[in-house]
Amino acid sequence: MAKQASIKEIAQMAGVSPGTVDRIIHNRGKVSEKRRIAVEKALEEAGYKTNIHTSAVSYRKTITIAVSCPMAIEGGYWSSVEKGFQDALDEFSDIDIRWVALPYDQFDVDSCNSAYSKVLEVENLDAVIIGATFEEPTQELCTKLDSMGIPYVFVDSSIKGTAPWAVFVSDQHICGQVVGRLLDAEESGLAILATRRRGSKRATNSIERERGLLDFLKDHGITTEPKRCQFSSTDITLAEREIGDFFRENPEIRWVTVLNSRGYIVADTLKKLGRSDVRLVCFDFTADNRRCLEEGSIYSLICQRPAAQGYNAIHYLVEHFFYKVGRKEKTTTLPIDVVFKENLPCYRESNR
Amino acid sequence: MAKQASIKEIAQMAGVSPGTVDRIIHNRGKVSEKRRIAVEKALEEAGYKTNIHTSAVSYRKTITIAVSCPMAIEGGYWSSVEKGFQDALDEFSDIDIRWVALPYDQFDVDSCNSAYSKVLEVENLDAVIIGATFEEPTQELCTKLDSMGIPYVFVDSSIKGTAPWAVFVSDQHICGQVVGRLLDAEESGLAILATRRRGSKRATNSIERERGLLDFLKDHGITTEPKRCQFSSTDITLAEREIGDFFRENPEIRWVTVLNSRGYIVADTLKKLGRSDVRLVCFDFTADNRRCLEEGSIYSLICQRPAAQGYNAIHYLVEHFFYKVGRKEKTTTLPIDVVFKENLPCYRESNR
DNA sequence: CTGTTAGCGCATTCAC
DNA sequence: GTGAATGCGCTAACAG
Repeated sequence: MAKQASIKEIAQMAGVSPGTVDRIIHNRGKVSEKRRIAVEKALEEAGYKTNIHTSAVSYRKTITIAVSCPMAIEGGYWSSVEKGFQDALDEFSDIDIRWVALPYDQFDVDSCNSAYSKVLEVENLDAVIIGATFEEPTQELCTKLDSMGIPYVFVDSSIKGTAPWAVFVSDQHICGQVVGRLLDAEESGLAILATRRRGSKRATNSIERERGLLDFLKDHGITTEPKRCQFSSTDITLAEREIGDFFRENPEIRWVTVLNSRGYIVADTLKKLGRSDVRLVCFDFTADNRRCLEEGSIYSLICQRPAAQGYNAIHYLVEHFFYKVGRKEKTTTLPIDVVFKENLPCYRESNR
Repeated sequence: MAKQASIKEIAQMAGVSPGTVDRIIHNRGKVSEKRRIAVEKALEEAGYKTNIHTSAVSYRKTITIAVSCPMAIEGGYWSSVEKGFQDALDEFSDIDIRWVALPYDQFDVDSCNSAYSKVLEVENLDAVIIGATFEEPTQELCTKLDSMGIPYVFVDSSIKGTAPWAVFVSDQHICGQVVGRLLDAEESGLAILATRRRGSKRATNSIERERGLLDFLKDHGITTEPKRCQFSSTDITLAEREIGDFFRENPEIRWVTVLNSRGYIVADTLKKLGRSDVRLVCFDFTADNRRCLEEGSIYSLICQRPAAQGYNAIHYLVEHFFYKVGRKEKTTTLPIDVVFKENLPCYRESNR
């Protein structure tokens, strides 16, 4: 535990005043080459690291962060992300962060466009956190932020053709492979059920998951194409009819996955149909899915770490502002957890 | 983001000086009843919370923490715990923590006794972190620490008859149930392989895991007692002979678990024997186990979060010292992760 | 360009 | 008992 050197100590080592050291650390004002070299040597030798917290006290700048993510539903995926934001803000409560939330409806591209345009109007904007759903609007937003020199980070998914400062996601291809592992399906009898997305094309995360699953099947000698079915994510009565029809028409189905967080709809339908012989693997640690896991209508949940994504996004930005490091793209791929009925209890509250 | 109130602001609200507020917050010196009430009201209203970091700057006390855990082996369980310690110490590098490491050999009770007696000799000891293996020596140590009024916290396992300030563990009974879930064994053909422990009795964690597994089997209608086999954890040649003999004598065995971190020994032996038809479920994210998972000789690993245990232990103690809250036993039960070959890559480095 | 000074939130020490 | 003064690491504003 070598004690951290202070600016004052660095100044002594380099034979200059603390003010000069500060100027060099933060690249502000002009410093003679001679002193710059002496100070940089001292910083290096001492392994100097800014004390973020005392720095924040003196700095007294308000950091403005805008965040545009899908609206959180109680117990849903995005409310976990928000919990991560909240945890980080609590931990950095000594830093003055202005938090501008601009959520949008993930099923409505207009709502997204409107939220994004509000992002650009935020006064004194320092950074943006984006939970993207729609590709083109996000690309447009990012281009504008690039030209304004405002850093942005992605949570949950990354959008191609953009230049984020950091990205916090899970590997969706691996998610799909894990589905294959957990289903442990035989040659025929596998089905992929998906929600119908209104208008806009399918979410990129689901597409990548499906690729992962298909790759797994190929690697394990299963060549029969999985059966497919779409169901409504909004009209539950309709969904139940669609799902019910599918299982009646395909009585051989024994292994099923839903590649987004709406698996509980299938689980509840299968339960009503009395089909406990179907193994169902679903995604995300949402309240509805947990209930089904508990009841036994879902076999297993594959979970990302939404709270960790949110927490890390803020942590990254705070470090960035105080250490004033330049842009250096950082992608953090978070773990993918497998949750069964048995280990469900120990995941409560701790999904960081 | 309601800005945190400062001591100065609290003082103004209560019509006193900052010094008086400080005296009340830290319960030092005498304060008149009238002012105490006024200040406490103001603290309450403002939701005042000490800024740990600026507090640490002024406080300038060195916190001495002794830690006695089993010696870490590169890539092993306890080296993950140490990584968690290191992460926390880095995060709190602005706080002056004196770190006294007193590791012991987990297979040697004398070494443990000797480490524990050194703990008691540490000058200015403020707190102790204990990774316990042996019951009685730990109870003795804790009794002494109790009488000295020194707080201690447990990581990895808790010892009965002690009064820790906090405990950071996983639920071992759940671990055992998850073994059952993953094995998915049939009526007969299940075996539990265990390492022979020299002298001292079996680790409490394994005992609880076994109970969990047996409960799972009972709940799922499997009544045949699992077969058992012991093998050496130190002499690999001997271990391979013991394991080989067992499988020759019990050719029906198809589902196997090792309830501590030495599963790789069984995996390597089965691989040599060409027995790829045995499903092996093991414990802990160690380098050897990861290799076997990668190779396919282990089906699945059940992992605790050793790094999170270490990190949280220090985090707890630091908060305790700066918020100066009284003893209020806190048990944190960390998640239990299930790792397959597929999701192994995304667990690297991030096991907090 | 560079050193000095003041002030942030906090804990401590010293008059009164 | 209590307020004022000092110092911690840091940043910013000011004076040469």
